[in-house]
Amino acid sequence: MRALSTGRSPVVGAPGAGVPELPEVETLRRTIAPHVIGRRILALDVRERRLRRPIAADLAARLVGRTIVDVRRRAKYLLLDVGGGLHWVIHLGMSGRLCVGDPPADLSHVHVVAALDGGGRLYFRDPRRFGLMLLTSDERDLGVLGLEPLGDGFSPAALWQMTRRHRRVTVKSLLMDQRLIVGVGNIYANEALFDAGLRPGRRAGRLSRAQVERIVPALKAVLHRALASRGSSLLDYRDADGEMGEFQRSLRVYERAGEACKVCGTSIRRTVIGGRGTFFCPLCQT
DNA sequence: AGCTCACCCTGGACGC
DNA sequence: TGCGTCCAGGGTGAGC
Repeated sequence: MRALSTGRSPVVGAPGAGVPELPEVETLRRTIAPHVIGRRILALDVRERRLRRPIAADLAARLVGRTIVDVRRRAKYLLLDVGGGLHWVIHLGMSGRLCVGDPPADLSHVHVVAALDGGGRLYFRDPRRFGLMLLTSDERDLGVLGLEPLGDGFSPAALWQMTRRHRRVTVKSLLMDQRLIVGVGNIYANEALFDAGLRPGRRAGRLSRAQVERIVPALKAVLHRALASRGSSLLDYRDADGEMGEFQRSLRVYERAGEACKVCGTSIRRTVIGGRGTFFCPLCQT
């Protein structure tokens, strides 16, 4: 992903760095929607089927000729509705990127290219191939998906109920469990718990109601902040790798082990929970 | 029930 | 310079 220079069609896509979580996928949805809605899929070139699950052999045959009528997001999935109740589902995994317009600067690992009427092209690039692409008429194929954290359903009372039903899980694992709450990955779970002043390794069932309840606004706020910075920096970015800059600077704990807490100056600690890097301030978080 | 770990995969960081 | 090794991580599934 790189600066646009040819002055042809606009280049939009996910940031060049970072693992896509809710804000990244939602930003992607907002930015590609105007370029693909109403467009007919003229051709689909599947160059590499071996993603997390192999791309079905008949994907191209089933998609070509259909028109993209809407672009939605559910959890970290992007759903391109192609009529007839069919959803073209794309998950970016951890290195997946989607862009419309000019091809990505680096054409390696471009696994799928869709040609749209009007001359636009949609590129799916995913070096690590942890992504997913399928066509389904049943959203239940995506598995059990929990509450959207920015929705009204994700309330203090709802989170409290989750902690009653899953008392022994760590609060970080609970926030990242897609069956309970969707779209929250490692970065935002760490950041939200910092903002809530709670250690990631705390057992969900041992938190007070007040502690549980302050996670909700903390998580919503960090997601909104990320959404705002991504939204503002994506559409007209010019630097080779400047898109992530703004949000990375605002991270309080993630990937900051050994650095000073921005609130109290204490050295940020790193542990591992569920096999994922976990960061917290030993003073601000209790 | 819920933990840890392995797996899928590659680029980047690091050590020699 | 260049090669080998390690690591990250979303989602899923196995085993404890």
